[in-house]
Amino acid sequence: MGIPAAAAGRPAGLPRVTRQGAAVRAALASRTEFVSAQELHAQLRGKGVGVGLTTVYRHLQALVDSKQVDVLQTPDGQTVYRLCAREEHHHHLVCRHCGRTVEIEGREVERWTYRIAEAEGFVDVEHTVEVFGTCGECAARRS
Amino acid sequence: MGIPAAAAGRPAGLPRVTRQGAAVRAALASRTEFVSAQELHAQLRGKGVGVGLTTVYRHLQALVDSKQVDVLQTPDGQTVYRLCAREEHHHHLVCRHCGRTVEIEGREVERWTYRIAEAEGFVDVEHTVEVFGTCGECAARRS
DNA sequence: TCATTACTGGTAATGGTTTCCATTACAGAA
DNA sequence: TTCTGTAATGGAAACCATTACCAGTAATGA
Repeated sequence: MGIPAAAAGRPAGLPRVTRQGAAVRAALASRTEFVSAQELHAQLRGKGVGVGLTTVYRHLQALVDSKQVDVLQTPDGQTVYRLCAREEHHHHLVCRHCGRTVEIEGREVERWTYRIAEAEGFVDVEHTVEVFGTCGECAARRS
Repeated sequence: MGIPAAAAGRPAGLPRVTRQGAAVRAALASRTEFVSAQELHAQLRGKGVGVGLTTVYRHLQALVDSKQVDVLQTPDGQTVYRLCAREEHHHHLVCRHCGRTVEIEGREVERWTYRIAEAEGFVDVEHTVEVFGTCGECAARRS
């Protein structure tokens, strides 16, 4: 073996498989809405799964870094996470009451962003596009 | 006098004019980029204007509530404020390095948002659309 | 099994924002 | 102008989500 595994460490990039990591991922998979790290932690604790809050944050961050999870900030400034179905770039339509989330795509928005940015001489552009509203069910319930 | 002014208080809605309020507004007017409450506070203190941080937050919030100031969260979660030129609904193209800000309007985005939301049965919709990038000057400087 | 070292998680520290509350000072009334 | 009620102020303390520390634990390759 040319490379001393011990010295080189893990094949660089592949994290170890741990009970906690799986738990966090599973908890996230069980929810279709965006949830905060704290909520997820509480959910796990509630089910008797011992996981530290620090660890929950770490795994969520790792999932975000590896593009497996989407993050966004709610209007009130909370950071929430979600395991999205589609891989490609997309946005979200989120119910501000029940958190129900619909993944949406917006070719037009992408084009618009690109065009505007170019016109103003901006490069390396990224955009934040999130839509919040009240879903039909919640609207009916609160009518 | 039918209504006892003392009991009724100010004509309801009109805030008192104070040195601090004017200072915060002036400080904000002196900047064309989005700035945080802390930055504004430091700027005022630096110029020898005695204003408490609490007061800065209060005035900024009041200005936001009265739609005179725009707020947004930077990608790293900081809340920043800006006194915008146009009254109407608009968005921003912000340089992530120097903070230079361009007000942009997006009829297409508005339409898109509305259409999508309606199709999914969402009502009372609001959207967050902010574009971050590197402006031409900063791009040149860092090339 | 063993050694290596990444992972874990309780606690403490951060840092931006808000709350408290005693003090100050606008602004209408007299 | 002076008086008064009360909104505005601001330092300190409280909040709270997130991060840093670091000693103990456990996953993995040999």
